[in-house]
Amino acid sequence: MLNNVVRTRFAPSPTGFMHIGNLRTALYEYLIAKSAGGKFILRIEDTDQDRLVDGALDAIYDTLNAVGLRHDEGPDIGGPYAPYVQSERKDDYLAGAQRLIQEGKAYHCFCTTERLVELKEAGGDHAGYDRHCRNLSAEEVKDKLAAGVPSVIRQKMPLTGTTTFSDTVYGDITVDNTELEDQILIKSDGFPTYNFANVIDDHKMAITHVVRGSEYLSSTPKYNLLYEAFGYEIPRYIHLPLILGEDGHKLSKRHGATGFSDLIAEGYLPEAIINYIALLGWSPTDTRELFSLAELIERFDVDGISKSPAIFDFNKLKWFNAEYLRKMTEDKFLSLCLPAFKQALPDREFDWSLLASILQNRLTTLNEIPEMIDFLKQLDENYSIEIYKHKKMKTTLESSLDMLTQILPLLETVEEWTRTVIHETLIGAAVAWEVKNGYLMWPVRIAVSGKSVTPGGAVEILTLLGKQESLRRIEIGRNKLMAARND
RNA sequence: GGCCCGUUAGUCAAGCGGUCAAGACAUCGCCCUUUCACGGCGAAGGCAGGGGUUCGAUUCCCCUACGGGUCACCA
Repeated sequence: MLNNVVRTRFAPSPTGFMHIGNLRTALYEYLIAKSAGGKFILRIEDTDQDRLVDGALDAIYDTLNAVGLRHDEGPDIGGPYAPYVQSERKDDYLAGAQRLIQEGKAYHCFCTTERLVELKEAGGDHAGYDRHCRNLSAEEVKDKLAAGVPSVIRQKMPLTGTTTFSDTVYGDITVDNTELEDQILIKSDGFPTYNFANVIDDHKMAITHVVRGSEYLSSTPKYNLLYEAFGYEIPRYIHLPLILGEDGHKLSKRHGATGFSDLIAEGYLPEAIINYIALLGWSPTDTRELFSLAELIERFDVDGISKSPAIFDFNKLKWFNAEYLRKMTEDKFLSLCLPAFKQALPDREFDWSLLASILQNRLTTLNEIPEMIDFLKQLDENYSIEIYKHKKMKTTLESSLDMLTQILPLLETVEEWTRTVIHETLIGAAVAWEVKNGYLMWPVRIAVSGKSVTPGGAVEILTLLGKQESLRRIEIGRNKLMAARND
């Protein structure tokens, strides 16, 4: 009945914060399931009790929620295969391991950590376990167990031959069994290792597609051997190419903000992040790049997954972010900006929607707002008058002083200080004086902003500042220019 | 070091034997324009190298180089 339903799972361990690589894996798992009308399951892999980190679980839920990856089953919402937390399924693993022991496919190993370390040192850096306990006699095992000697359970790997598995992305991969160590199934603390718990759970939870990063490619033969030992059906493997930092190494902290929450803190939008990482390792059949999550579900296809690793490029992310900012409705954009506006300009009321409108296609991230609008709060009177000179506008210190002196009385007569009236006044003046718009606008904008580059033009800035403040700033500019002339 | 995987411009990436080798980001130029940005147009830039196979290789095979991953009582 459920045989044809695609089931994927995102199985993070709560040992840190949500990394971009993990998120991308979760995204693809989600897309693979949803594009086939299947189920996306969340399972928490907390078998390493020493590495649990407070808050890590919340980060997982918060991130999935923020980007809209809704799971169909999971610890918080339950499901037909509950529980979805590995520490609550310990009995399953132990029972499985016992069964393998009984069938002669696994064994107790009493080797101490010290012995293992010595082995490694003696045999060079890359020596594996020597299978010392593989052939202990039944009595010996019984005695040690009875005496309470700590032990782990290891799987007996075949000593000869090869193991082949098939990956949807990478094709058939074969390794010599001699490469495979007798892997630990159950640790001495009674918890299962990752590999073992994974196989048991994926089978019991009827996972059909095992999707994960390609760093697991080399441990996949071990999975197959486990599935075979149990007689379980082998799931479809889909390994994903890694995401690397700009230096070509696996993405990590030293590459800057690569945690989901870091990116959010830097002003990136969840939709932009999702859109970008969807394209890191996958491409559609056409040249389209902008996709909502729903559109990704529609278009996603495992055929488009690539094999080679991708370098995380902040430039491209920035472009996506700017695109999302620009195509947002004005209201949505305003509501996103408002907190930053009010924080940057605390004392006065501005025309917030006008401010938002001049910022909307100039922003890359929300975090750029403060520095872009700080001049509205206060004029830095120490700006250099050199910026009044502009070659293309043909403005000079003299012409600027002239324009400012002439426009001041005109602006004083403006009763209704609105964008339209200000615009008419300025343009009207330029026409009347037979000068190009920029010849007048440039010095006015410089005077009211003190900056050579501003979001918006003279008209917008005057409108935002209000009559009194605008005239005050123009007056200041005029005085600066006059003082310079008299030197 | 062994094993595994990969290699098209600075980056993402299409290509699945015959193409002037798409497209996007970044870069540069021009246009638009009261600065910047947006938008429009354009430029520069690539099949890692060497052998095969083939009438013909970016595409298939081998070798080399480079890059990455993995070799835990971590996931």
